[in-house]
Amino acid sequence: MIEDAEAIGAAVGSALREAGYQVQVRPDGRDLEGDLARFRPDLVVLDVMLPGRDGFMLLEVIRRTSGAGVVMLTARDGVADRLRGLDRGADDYVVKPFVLAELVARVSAVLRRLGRTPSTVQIGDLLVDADSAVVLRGDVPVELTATELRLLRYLAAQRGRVVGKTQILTAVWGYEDYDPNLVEVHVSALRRKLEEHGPRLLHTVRGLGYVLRADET
Amino acid sequence: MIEDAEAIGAAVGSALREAGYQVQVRPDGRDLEGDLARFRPDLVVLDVMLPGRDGFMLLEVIRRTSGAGVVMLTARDGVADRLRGLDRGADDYVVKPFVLAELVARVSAVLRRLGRTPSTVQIGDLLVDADSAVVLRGDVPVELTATELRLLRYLAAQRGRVVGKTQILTAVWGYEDYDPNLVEVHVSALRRKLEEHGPRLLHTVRGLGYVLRADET
DNA sequence: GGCGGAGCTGAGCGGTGGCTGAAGAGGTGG
DNA sequence: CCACCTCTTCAGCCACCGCTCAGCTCCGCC
Repeated sequence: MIEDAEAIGAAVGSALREAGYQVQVRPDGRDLEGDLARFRPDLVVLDVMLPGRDGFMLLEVIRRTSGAGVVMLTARDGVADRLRGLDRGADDYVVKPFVLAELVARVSAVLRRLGRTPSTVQIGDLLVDADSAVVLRGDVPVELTATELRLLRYLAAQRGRVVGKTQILTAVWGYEDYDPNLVEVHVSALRRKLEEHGPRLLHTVRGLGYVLRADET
Repeated sequence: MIEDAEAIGAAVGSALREAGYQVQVRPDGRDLEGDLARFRPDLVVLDVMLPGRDGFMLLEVIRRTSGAGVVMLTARDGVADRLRGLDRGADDYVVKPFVLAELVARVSAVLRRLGRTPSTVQIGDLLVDADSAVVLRGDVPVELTATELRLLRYLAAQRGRVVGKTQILTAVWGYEDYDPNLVEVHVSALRRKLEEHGPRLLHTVRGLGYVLRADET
């Protein structure tokens, strides 16, 4: 990620890491070529407004020298920017200010589109397909609402790892400081649907949060 | 696609992506062999005028080392180029300047001709033929308007994948930011005609969009 | 064994996403 | 120039979903 505003860079960086990605943040594109060669990224998140070479110039460099996907960050009303970016081959764009969850979603959408990420995740006998929005428990399709699906996707991306309610709140809802009961309610609903046809997958870790894990004792 | 004019490369790239293809754009054929090995493309769109090796040289390389189809872009309206290209085995050519839709059409025509894409898509008992614009539900022909057909084609190309209304708006109408109700109205009309003689195929995924899918698992 | 905090869940409500009939605008062919 | 057809807009309706709340259970600790 190339972003000069330190707060944004840090926030996005940790959000993406939480989603399971490896992230490098740079404040400018000074050594973009070197970084591309060193890290061979699958995708670059690019701020438009940057000191030195701006986002569009960097976009050209990336397109010339690597097969990486590009997601651009543009200012709110910069329709011109946005078109310009897409025109020149950005794979997607996000308008500032944005919810972290949205950025993460777009990043993984682009990666998926580029074929860098398998679109389906499997946990035990649970199958989650991001493209078709289909969730299967064994062979039984599970009907989920949009929020439940977002929650499940996040937990699936973090599978095996304990995630706190606060963490879930920011990743799935974009809320910074909120009532954890919101998570509890949706976890409850999710469990009812997921565990109707099989053993528990979504475990509570008291005091810490939740884990999605298949227990094959 | 190999095209040194960046604007054209980007425009064609996104047009093809919207048509459902996965696209890589390169400004020259420097590492053509490597790219062929890496991406194993079904088809290469090749500009004739290129820095370094020109289109005809690259055409020979492609023909020697891969089974990919080739569509050539010729700037000159010179019949000579065109014949030369076809002579040496290009599958089709497009003369600059061209309309994006035409290039897309020719690309899919070539792919179809090469057997890389079924010209007809089948979803359950629904048959959509892209060439003849014939739509059959079982054995019953379905009469669609132009817009409905464009919408159905897009959904058929993306079948099994959930597509958002915004996505549909840009892909089918070319609108960037518009009233989703437009999509809803046409989906409604399409459903009335499609599902007159059979079960639901065009499903709503609340909060996410629509999917074209035959329901048996 | 009792107490407190963490977590669970059923019920209810307000908002909104989605559907559709109707009417107007625009275009095309006769 | 008229008639018809398609596309789009609009508004009303419905269902469902997401959130809040309150009371409950469960668990750990003293």
